[in-house]
Amino acid sequence: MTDTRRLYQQTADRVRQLIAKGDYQAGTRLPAERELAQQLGVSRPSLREALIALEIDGTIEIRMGSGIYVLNTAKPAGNGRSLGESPSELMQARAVIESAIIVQAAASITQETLATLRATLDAMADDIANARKPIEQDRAFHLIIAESTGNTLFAEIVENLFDERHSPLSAGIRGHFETADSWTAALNEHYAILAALEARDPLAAQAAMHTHLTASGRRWLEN
Amino acid sequence: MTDTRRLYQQTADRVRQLIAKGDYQAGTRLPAERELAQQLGVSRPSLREALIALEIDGTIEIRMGSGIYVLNTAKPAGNGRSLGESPSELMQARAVIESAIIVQAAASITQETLATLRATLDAMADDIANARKPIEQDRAFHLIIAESTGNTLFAEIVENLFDERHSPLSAGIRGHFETADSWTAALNEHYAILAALEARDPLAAQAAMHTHLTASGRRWLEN
DNA sequence: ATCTGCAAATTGGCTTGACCAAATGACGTG
DNA sequence: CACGTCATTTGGTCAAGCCAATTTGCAGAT
Repeated sequence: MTDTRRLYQQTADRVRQLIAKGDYQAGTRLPAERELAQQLGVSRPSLREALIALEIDGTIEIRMGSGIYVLNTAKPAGNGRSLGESPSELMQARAVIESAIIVQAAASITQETLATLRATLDAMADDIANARKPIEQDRAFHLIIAESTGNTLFAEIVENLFDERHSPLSAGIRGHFETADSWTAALNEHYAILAALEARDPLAAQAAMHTHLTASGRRWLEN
Repeated sequence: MTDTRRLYQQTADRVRQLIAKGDYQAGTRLPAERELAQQLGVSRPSLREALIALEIDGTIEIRMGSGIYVLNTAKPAGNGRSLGESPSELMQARAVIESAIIVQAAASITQETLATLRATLDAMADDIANARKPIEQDRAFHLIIAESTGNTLFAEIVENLFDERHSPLSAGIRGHFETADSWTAALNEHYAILAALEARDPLAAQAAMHTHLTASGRRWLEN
């Protein structure tokens, strides 16, 4: 199958491969344009188009009169974020970050969102009463608060941190945290957070969130 | 003030302006390369380089043998906050989260780490003096602070958010942020952050970090 | 009148060659 | 050894031309 893409795209990929293969380490210089073009079998304008693409995506840096330099080669894709080491680290991170986020949320949260949060907690209470694990409600509660800021990055971060607890790594420890008493305590802390939001009190919400996640981490570890 | 950026960047901006001004609506065709080049007073290869930059950032679509078509004119309508990942969202997220993290860092940071931070800023000043972009130093500064908390999750989050700015999505906007004045302002803000850390004043550090990232976002946008 | 098909015109894709400008490095001078 | 000068290296840009994909228009057939 012949590559039908534009030449500059094919050429940019070939240069990326040269860098990935280790022929040119980060910080080092690539061959001069004329030489590199000949080496790759393309004209200089076509190579220049490829270099512009690579410059835009941050692979290289072009310095006039000096040369073409390889930039930070290691940049894992934004998706496969492997977050998390220990449970205590994870819960500390959630406590600090979600406390900061809820301050933003408290300022602008709508009545509609508050109603959704209350419904989520009521569903959580129902789950607990019926001996079901209210993990989805727990997740939704934290996520809705982050989303209410209007900043999708907050939601993404909270989501990643939450889901980290249910990764294979954490799975072994899980199971202790699932007593009815633990969930009831968590539920009450959630209601306290909601109350602070309904009062539109950012500092109270921040404190309530911090208390909840710190206590949650302690429950997770102590059993 | 003469624009010293590469011609393709200037040209790309001029074409963006033509589109933004409404001369060419979404879905319509731009003039042919030869004609557009003459109209803008640049050579065809230079215009082609600009078009590749615009193609990468999704402003236009180039169809071989057919023409150059304007893509999504879609502008975020938000009254200050735009939906979807945007520079303003990114910098807001960094301001909130890194401000929260530095509070943790200020409590336990060591003299050794403070020395490393100072060395990083000195290297940054050197880069600026030599007209080089101190992106690596900027990145290191923020990362070292996050790492000094001892919680690897903080470091990972800060790293991911920082690198987000250099993703292909944001790349089209980059280049404005590269004046010596901007970097000098950023450097001074960094020194202010360091001073607060050296004083072991968590609240001052928090304020300085928030100020820095807010101002940085403004510089990035206003260009 | 409409449809079909092919050829010319249009338009992007790519190359060659050349010259300019910035950065670098070697060399000679103090 | 320090410093300034100048040739070399390297990226920046332009000009002209040919090739390939697409579109357009017109002639011929239905």
